[in-house]
Amino acid sequence: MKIIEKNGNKTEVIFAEEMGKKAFWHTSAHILAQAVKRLYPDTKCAIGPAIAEGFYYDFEFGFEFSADRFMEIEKEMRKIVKENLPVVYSTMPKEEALKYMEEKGEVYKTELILELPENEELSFFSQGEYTEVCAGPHVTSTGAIKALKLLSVAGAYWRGNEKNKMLTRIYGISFPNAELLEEYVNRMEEAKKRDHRKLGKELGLFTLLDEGPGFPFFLPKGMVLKNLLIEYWRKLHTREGYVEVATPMMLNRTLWETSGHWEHYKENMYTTTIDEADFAIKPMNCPGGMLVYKMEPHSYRDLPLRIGELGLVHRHEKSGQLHGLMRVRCFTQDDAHIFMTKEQIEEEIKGVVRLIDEVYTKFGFTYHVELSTRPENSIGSDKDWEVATEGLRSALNELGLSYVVNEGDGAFYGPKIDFHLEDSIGRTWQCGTIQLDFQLPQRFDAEYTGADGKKHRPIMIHRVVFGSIERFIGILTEHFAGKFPFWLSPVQIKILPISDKFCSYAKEVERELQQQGLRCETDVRDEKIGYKIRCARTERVPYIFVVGEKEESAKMVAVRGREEGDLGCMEIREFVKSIVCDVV
RNA sequence: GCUGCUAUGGCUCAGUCGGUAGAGCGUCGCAUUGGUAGUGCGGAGGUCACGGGUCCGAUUCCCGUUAGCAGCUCCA
Repeated sequence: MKIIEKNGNKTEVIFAEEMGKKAFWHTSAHILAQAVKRLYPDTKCAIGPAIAEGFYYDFEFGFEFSADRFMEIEKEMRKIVKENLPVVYSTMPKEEALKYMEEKGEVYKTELILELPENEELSFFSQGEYTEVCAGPHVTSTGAIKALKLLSVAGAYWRGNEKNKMLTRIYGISFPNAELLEEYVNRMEEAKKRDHRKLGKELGLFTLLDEGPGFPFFLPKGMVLKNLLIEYWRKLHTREGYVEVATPMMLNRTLWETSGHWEHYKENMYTTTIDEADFAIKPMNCPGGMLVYKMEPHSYRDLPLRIGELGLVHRHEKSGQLHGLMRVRCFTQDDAHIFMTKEQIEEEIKGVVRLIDEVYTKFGFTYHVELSTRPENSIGSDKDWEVATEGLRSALNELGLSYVVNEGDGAFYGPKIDFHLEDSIGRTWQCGTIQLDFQLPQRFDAEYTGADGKKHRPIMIHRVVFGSIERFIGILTEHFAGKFPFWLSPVQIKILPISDKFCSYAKEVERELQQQGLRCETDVRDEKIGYKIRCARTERVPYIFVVGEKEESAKMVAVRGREEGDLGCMEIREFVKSIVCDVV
């Protein structure tokens, strides 16, 4: 496969290379636009890039577009592929390019061209009658796109800005052969099977009801999972020198005015009136945490002070944002606020980064890190920002973590590090975050007495490891496809008597396992053993014990492991010894 | 919130070109006492999300609301 780059050079690549895929999908996007222009000539084209997997193109249709038209467009796209049009590279001066696109009525292209520097020579790629200003790369001919499929249609704001017009975005995927396309479709179907919303229902972890959109109900098994995570979290934080507090769910307006939330975050807050005074349910734990800090005077000897809180927060997220447990309106943050001196920033950040890494590694997650720096309308001095951002940066560097920098994407009160985890279909979710805050200590007039006997302002960190326990459970469920590690499984062992004659022995086994601190259930239903096994497997329990005549007489159990398969007959004590339960 | 789509028994889904609905699984009852993916027979269970409109008649068509799905924007 040959591709053409922006300078017109032709390079030999294969589809498996990133450059190859980018060119392949980029040309596919152009084919989509070409087909759309052929079928609906009045359509205006905006942009159409290759993405991580596939491509999209944004259009402004003169009519209401829906996915019903996919067949028709795909057909035209295949025609363009069959025509095997050579992709031709050319350049045009800015003025000429502008005129060309204006004549065609392509207002979005015109807008983009206008922003380019004067006297710039613009690169163009053409295929047949279709020409587009574009930086490439592209494959050399439309004939390379042997298999293609349009996936979905959705709205997308022009240039990603909510205030702009909403365009119609069409997503698609394409491959050099039909087998790869089929593989992709199968993979997506497999991924859907591990969707935490589906598994959450099947495994009885949680539910979302119309009565509380975005407010999840945790069911008994989900609650076991949640409590185990909390237990793990507490052990870890005790080890790391954190103390734990709980601040009230609801606090009065004055507090939120002091913190700035009443002014900046009111749309997202649930408020009410008590005895004629305004109150708000907390959307964040920090103001309460500040009050705890201010309870008593602090010495520099007390710092760093690490105060943890598993805080249940409520935020009125926009309806279109809700997504299973990943995005809810009420969630538990595994929050902590660290109060410290400037000199302690780097060491503290490193401690938190290490802690987050330890937790994510324990679950086998791969994650990526983003460092967000000072935004335009920020508060605090240049020096503060410099010290803080450098503290974050050097902590990351020293730990050898790779990260992307989001210039100007920090909070207005300080820079931050975000940790992102992937769900089953590759969407990423922010989980852990470490944020430096100059604003709150100032607003609340927090201070400590230094070695010099003078009052100083502490630096404050907000940090979460799981992020939200709800989101983390969502990610965990998808990551393990419901097959949670032994220590996290709501039911670790399912005991299946062959018939009701052996129910009393099964109960005996159950009692013994419970005494060993294991979580088990017995299936006493009057069903055949094959059926019970099938059910237990659907529940994804790590171990199944079958007990019948043979087992009862030998005081043993027939063990079947979720991963290991048939493990044969063994005594319970022998089984308990064989399992690895790696908590903390 | 925005764009598009969707809403039928506990679950998964058929169906009605407008004449008040069906399957499989699950559930309940009876029989079956079973050894690693589904024993047989019988029963119960739905004002087809909600509110309007059109029509002799709406679950089906139209409008609105609510909730969900994909994406955008925003975020843990």
